[in-house]
Amino acid sequence: MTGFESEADAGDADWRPVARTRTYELVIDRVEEQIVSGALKVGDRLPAERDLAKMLGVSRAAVREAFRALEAQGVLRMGVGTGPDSGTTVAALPSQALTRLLRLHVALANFPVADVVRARIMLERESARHAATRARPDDLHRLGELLDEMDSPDCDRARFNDLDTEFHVRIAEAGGNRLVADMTIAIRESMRRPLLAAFDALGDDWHPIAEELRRDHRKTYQALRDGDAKAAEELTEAHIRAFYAHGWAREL
Amino acid sequence: MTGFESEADAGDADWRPVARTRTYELVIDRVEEQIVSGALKVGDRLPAERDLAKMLGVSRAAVREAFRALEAQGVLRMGVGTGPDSGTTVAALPSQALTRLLRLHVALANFPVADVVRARIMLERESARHAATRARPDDLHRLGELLDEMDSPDCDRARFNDLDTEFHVRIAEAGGNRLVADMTIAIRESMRRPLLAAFDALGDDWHPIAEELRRDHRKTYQALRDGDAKAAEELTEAHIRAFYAHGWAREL
DNA sequence: ACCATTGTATGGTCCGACCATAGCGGGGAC
DNA sequence: GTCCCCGCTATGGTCGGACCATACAATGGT
Repeated sequence: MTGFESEADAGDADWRPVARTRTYELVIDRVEEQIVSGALKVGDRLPAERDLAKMLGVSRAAVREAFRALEAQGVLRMGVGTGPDSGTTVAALPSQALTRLLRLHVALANFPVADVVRARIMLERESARHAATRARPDDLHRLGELLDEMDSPDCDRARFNDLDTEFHVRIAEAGGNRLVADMTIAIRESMRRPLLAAFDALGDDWHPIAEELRRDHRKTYQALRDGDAKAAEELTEAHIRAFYAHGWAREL
Repeated sequence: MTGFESEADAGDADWRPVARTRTYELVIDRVEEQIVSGALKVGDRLPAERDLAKMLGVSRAAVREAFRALEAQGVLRMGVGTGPDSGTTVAALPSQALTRLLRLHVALANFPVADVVRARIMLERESARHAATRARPDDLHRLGELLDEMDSPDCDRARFNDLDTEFHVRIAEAGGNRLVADMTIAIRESMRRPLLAAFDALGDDWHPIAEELRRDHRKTYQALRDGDAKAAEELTEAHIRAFYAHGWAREL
């Protein structure tokens, strides 16, 4: 009985079922008001839960649920105690929340690996192209350090994975587009752990592959130093494609 | 359930895990366990709050805060009553949550408009290229309908804005990459309201600009029909650039 | 001047009660 | 026999209060 409605409104009613007035949502609205109006800036403290509850005329539980929802979205940060890091404050790093959500998004929606790969290529090509012309000396310097550390013999798989992640993230940030960088970070970061599991599953086959990745990184690094945007783009895409072509995709 | 860690056993210095003993997070972990293990699929109902609290040996408030956080991330959906749509269930559309978060993200981080424009161009070029070869007949048919409705004289600015949004979203979905499409939707959707405000601020200047947008849409549509990926890409980028070149960017 | 104790403000957790909503089912009117 | 009304029940939503845990601040003794 799909589409059957007892209260037939016969046509143009467009009878919007009055949005539920869940109290905690009203609290969320008030908080967002303060943020968008500029009254609350990043790092500012909100009133204590008990006080705000009193001010808004609602229960503390309602305030807590609102805070919890905002915290889950990375908007707020809650801490106990009385110091400067205590109380509920406007969070400084929403990127982390984006990462968390995107990770869940990927897990729940079960995106095809091919889609994720294409998205990575698209994002990182964009970043690499811009990084080739906009990368600052300290960006390049840090990239060089990362490459050297990845060459180090006492660099195990976990460390290599972290360095590899930072290498790509650094390039994304050097690209100068904060939004694109955040999306890149979110995706790369969301795959850090599954990637590590894939590393471990490789056994001794890991070494030659790691060597290949290092070569790719070196070439990309050189292209960035030369300001060769076209090469940086192409090398990045080839690098990512090769990365998944080794059959690791099955591990994801 | 005794899966509880007692006080530090003053021996090995492995005492890393501390401060993250928040009960509601443990509840979140349990729920995510059930989801990733497959025991809970999209649409499934979770136990009633009171029951789950009893089962996990925590208070109902802890369960509620966990649910609230997961709901804020778009993982769960909570509804009252006794029917099939009642109770707490695993949500089906995390895209909406992504949109919400990205909107807040943009507001809080105050991304430069240029960054958002570049991100749009990157995403929609990708979608357009693939849509040119993968768009299905019903996709094209719907796009045609949207174009016709945008031509209609009784199409006001709000309606035009909605149709324009759907036009771009449709192309993104026709591209076949769910992840890219979701990111496109999130960004386009997050700018729907500010864009509408910009429309209204234009006054009578709106009509010639709308006409230009319609022409752009027609050309893109034709490129998609022809399967001309290159043209679709270029037209999309030119369209978006022109879109913001009219000085609307200042309104954002 | 230094350090331990106490104080205080904050979030974290729990309990128990009641309200609001929405489907379900029994019982009466026809 | 059929149909509608009304109360039942399960569910999330809200509330108030109590107590715990934490971390800094103020105090006071040495």
